[in-house]
Amino acid sequence: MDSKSRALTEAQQQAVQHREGPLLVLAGPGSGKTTVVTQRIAQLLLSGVQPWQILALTFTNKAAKEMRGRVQSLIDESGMRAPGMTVSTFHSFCARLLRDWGDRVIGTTTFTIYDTADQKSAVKQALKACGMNDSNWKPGAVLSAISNAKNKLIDADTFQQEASDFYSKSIAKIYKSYDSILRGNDAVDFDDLLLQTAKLLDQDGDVRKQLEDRFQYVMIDEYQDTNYTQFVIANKIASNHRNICVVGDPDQSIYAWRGADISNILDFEKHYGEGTVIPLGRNFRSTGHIVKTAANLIEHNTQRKDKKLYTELEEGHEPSIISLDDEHEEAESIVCEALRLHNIGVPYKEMAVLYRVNSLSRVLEESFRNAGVPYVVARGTAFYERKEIKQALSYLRLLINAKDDVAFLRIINTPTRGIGATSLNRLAALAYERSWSLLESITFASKENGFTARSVTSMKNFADIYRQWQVDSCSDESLTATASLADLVERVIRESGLEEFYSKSSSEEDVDRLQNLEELVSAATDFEDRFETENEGVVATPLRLLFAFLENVALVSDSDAIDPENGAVTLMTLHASKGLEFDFVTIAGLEDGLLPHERAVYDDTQMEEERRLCYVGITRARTNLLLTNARRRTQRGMSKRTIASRFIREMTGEPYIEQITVDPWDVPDPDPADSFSKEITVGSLVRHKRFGVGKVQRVIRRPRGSTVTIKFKSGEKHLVLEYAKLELVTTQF
DNA sequence: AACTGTAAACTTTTT
DNA sequence: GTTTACAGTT
Repeated sequence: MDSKSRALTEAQQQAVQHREGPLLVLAGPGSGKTTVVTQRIAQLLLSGVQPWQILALTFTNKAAKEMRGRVQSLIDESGMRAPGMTVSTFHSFCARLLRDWGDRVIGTTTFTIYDTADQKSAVKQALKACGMNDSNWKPGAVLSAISNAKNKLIDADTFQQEASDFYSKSIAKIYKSYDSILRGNDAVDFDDLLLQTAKLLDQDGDVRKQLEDRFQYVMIDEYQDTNYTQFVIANKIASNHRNICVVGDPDQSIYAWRGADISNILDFEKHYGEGTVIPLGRNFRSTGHIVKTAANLIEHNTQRKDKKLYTELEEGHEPSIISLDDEHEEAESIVCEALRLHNIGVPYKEMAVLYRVNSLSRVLEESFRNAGVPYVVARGTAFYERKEIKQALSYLRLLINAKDDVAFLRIINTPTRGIGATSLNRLAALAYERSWSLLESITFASKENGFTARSVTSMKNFADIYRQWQVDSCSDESLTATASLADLVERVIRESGLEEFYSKSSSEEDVDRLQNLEELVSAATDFEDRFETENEGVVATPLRLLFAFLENVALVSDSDAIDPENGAVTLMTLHASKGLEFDFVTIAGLEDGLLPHERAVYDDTQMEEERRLCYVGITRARTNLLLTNARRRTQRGMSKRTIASRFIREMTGEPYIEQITVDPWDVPDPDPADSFSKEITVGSLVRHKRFGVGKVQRVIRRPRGSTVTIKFKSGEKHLVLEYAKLELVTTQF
């Protein structure tokens, strides 16, 4: 990246040199924020600050990894040794603290982290315990109310005290019950990681002192997306020395819906009276037209501090705005453009297609696949949401936490063991009566307390498998030397019966599932390798590794799946694109109802967040920006007319006019056109290998990568001339 | 208890 | 168009 070699601006320099006291860097998109943060850390290290005194918090693992790498390379040049600084996401930092001190707040350090599906299951149980039904009380809605509370540092008791109306009183009741289920299962949810850490720091002066003393320099990236609980955590650690440096941009705040509190960044000066504020408005990433487009758009937000965004780079190409007939045409046009740019030397890895909702990826993938253009969908979490993976992980989870009833329920009868609803109800009653976990209760199930002989045998078998696994993996010596994490994972998949279960049928689906299970084993191998290189000298028992592995799995994010080295176009949501940059960016689906999303249209605050989301998307582009929409779009099986996004009007500053034939970008070095393009003109009849004979509707001539629109029997197609291998049938004039 | 087929709900974004 | 939930059947 050239940002590394370029001399720093005065403002950047000032931020890098800042040492003591609170610092807020208001960093516009592409203003060299990462450079500033990494150089500042390097600077601190070089001036004698010990690596372990540094705490840098980010939002994704990928951002953490990049930051660590860049700091390392900066100090490599100065011949310094590998630092032991803490660079991690908020959530994994908190998880690690709770692994050390969790027993002081949640009574355990061997907790399991529940994902959304686990949370839903726990809420359903809570509703049942409260005698409420889940059709009146949607688990999803209840969960978001609880999540909101936790993000504001409101625990169940406080929530109950503050509840005045029927609705919040009911939520309070469910919240309490939900939390007690989590505690009973030795489990925490995502928000608990933060909430319980904040509690720990508040209640335990001893722990607070240790952390305060250790982390002399605290840094937080993407500060506009922190919530109140995160603010409290950082604040407590930094309260003594006040060496807190936060970096962010209010215009890029896109997580308010998840509890992010923009007043953290807006009120920074209020929170830290003597704080320094350094704005970085100069953009080093994008060419003039792109910066201008972004600035035009964001100016339509009223709730903002006006901040100048400018660039001294060349004007560059104007963004292209194209309307297509439907989403298939849209996808094909995007692929065409990718092919064209690839032809003139833009590598695929420097291209991205962004969209508002994940469901848009399907059509795009199809077109990319058909055209043979390599692509990756940034969906790191998708793999771990698969049924078979969740099942395998539940087996592993139950191995390290026998109280994890949610995991137990997911696998007790998968593969089917003849343990149905009746037996489970009976078991649950027994567990409740004795305050045991479900796995513990199995041992005490018998004919006398109402179980059938068959279910008693199946359950005993199940318990025996676990006993064996525990003996084999918990007696430390036996496994440290010989078995690896991957061996353990493989063994659990085999002996649980999952492998056999999915190999019985040869349906395509089950073959897939089996492959995914194999992939999980290799994921374990990868993790083990990574763990060893990152934790040199730490003796890792398989059990310890398993903890770390499961934690890692629980905290993966979509953007973690992006490998900058792969030579493929990246497809992802606008949210996942935060913090990234590409030469060529497409934003697809610029339609009212999609971007801005229909659920935000009637609320000014939400509308402004949609606008910021679009702004984030635009500012990911360095040189080329393509904005597309479809006049008709099929959603939920029905094709509907669409309306162009109001954002298009806002960013161009002109009423939106559909462009029919536009040369989106000038190509710098003109080459003589190839022989095909000389003969093929509008009206020509041509033959295509797959689509048959068609009539040329439109030709966009470019020195390389001319595109043609051809009407075939099967419909209109956009093709790149060189790739299509068209055969001329007749030329009409 | 396990399997099969049909109805209904679903999609905003994610650590 | 896809996934989940539940009712009905064996």
